[in-house]
Amino acid sequence: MASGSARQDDRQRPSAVQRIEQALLEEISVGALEPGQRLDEAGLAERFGASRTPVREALSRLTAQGVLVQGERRGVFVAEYGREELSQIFEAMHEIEAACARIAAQRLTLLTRSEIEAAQAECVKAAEAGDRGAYLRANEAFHQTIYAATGNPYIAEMASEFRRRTGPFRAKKFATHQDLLASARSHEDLIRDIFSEDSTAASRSMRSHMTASFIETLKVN
Amino acid sequence: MASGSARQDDRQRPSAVQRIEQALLEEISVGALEPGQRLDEAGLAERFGASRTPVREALSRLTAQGVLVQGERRGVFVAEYGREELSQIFEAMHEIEAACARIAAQRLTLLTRSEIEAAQAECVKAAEAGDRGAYLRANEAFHQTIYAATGNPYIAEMASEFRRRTGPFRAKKFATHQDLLASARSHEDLIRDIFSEDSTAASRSMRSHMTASFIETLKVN
DNA sequence: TTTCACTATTTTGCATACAGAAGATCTTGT
DNA sequence: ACAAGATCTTCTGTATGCAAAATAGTGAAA
Repeated sequence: MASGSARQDDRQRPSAVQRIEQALLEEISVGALEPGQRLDEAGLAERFGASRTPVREALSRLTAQGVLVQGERRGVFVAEYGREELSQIFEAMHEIEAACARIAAQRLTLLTRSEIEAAQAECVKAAEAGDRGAYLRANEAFHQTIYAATGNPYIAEMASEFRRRTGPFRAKKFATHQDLLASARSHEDLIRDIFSEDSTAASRSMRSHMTASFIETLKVN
Repeated sequence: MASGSARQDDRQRPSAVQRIEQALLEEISVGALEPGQRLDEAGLAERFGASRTPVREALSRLTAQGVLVQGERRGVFVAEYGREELSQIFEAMHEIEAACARIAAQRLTLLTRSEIEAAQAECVKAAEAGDRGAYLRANEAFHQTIYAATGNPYIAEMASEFRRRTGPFRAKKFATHQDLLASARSHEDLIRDIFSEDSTAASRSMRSHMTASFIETLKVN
């Protein structure tokens, strides 16, 4: 979690460590790196045109955040979860996301409402276009706007951390055009309940959204 | 969160990185390292009889978990939070702990009941002895048993992460013998509600425990 | 053919070195 | 005395080297 953590918003030229960490995070969350895949220090060093030192540090940070895991023997691997573990992780997400929805509903402002709607519009656009990559990004952004609407960066960061960890597993469930459309549609109910400013309804709605997401995820993992 | 993160339970001889990371974590959570204090790579290297490389890696991991923060300019520091930030962090803890209490109440077993009671007995013992260091550790252990009682290591890890981050701030509020006794007593109500197996009551009770803890923390920070 | 021991290879963890950047300190001119 | 510049010091980020551990590979004996 540590994870995770309230991130530094560096305007500076990124160091090699940051570049590598971000790049790996991106690849993992999009599913380009398969769960269980081994990450080779030397190989990554060559790929990123750096030495092993910054690669090592990036890998170490990612393991500290739970995105990667130290292998039984050698090497670090993209975290791979079985059904039991996935269900526990989703249970944790479930709780956090529900809290996010509840708090967001309580604190909704014109600005955050607009941002959520804008993010959802992007989702719909990507889904209708059938652009899977764009939808994955838009969907991430959508959930991020809800986290942001809580006004609490620590809760938001925690939620993001789980989203990153489950990224590769959730990504698999968006296979067809229909999947994208269905996901986008399911956002609508969620939005309605968050915008209702009935925080209990918002929380319940998010729980149901997450449960559905988990069911779909289990089917493909 | 990272992480923080579901930890590897290493039986192996710990590497220098792990030793340093653990030692710093311990010192921070007990309040031996003050928030805002700068951590000097070279100095730590000397202190731990290692070179800067493993120190750097440990610091980087702790930063990734939010326990340390990258300074505006140079160096890394023990995370220092103002009232606004503290309140946000406590709000996040509040949510997680409440969820933990609720889930723990639902899944209570004879084993976890016993462990919670045993941990509480330790708290009482340390509080009556007026041993602040022992109480801090016992109190940590007490909360950990509740997290463990959820049966969900990911939720437990998340809760632990926040506990670590707020360690130095919460530690300050245990100044007198009375403080220890009061804290130990306040556990009793909490335990009663968790053991009642009424998960709503457990959650509510934890919220009230956390609110009280926050109020005390604010007084001394 | 299997298994055990021994050697070769890879990989990890750490130490050390070094260049560039950020501060700190010391001029020097006004 | 003070501002501006110059220089010096310290610190950070990265590269490289090396020893020890882990694995793979090889061959000999049962």
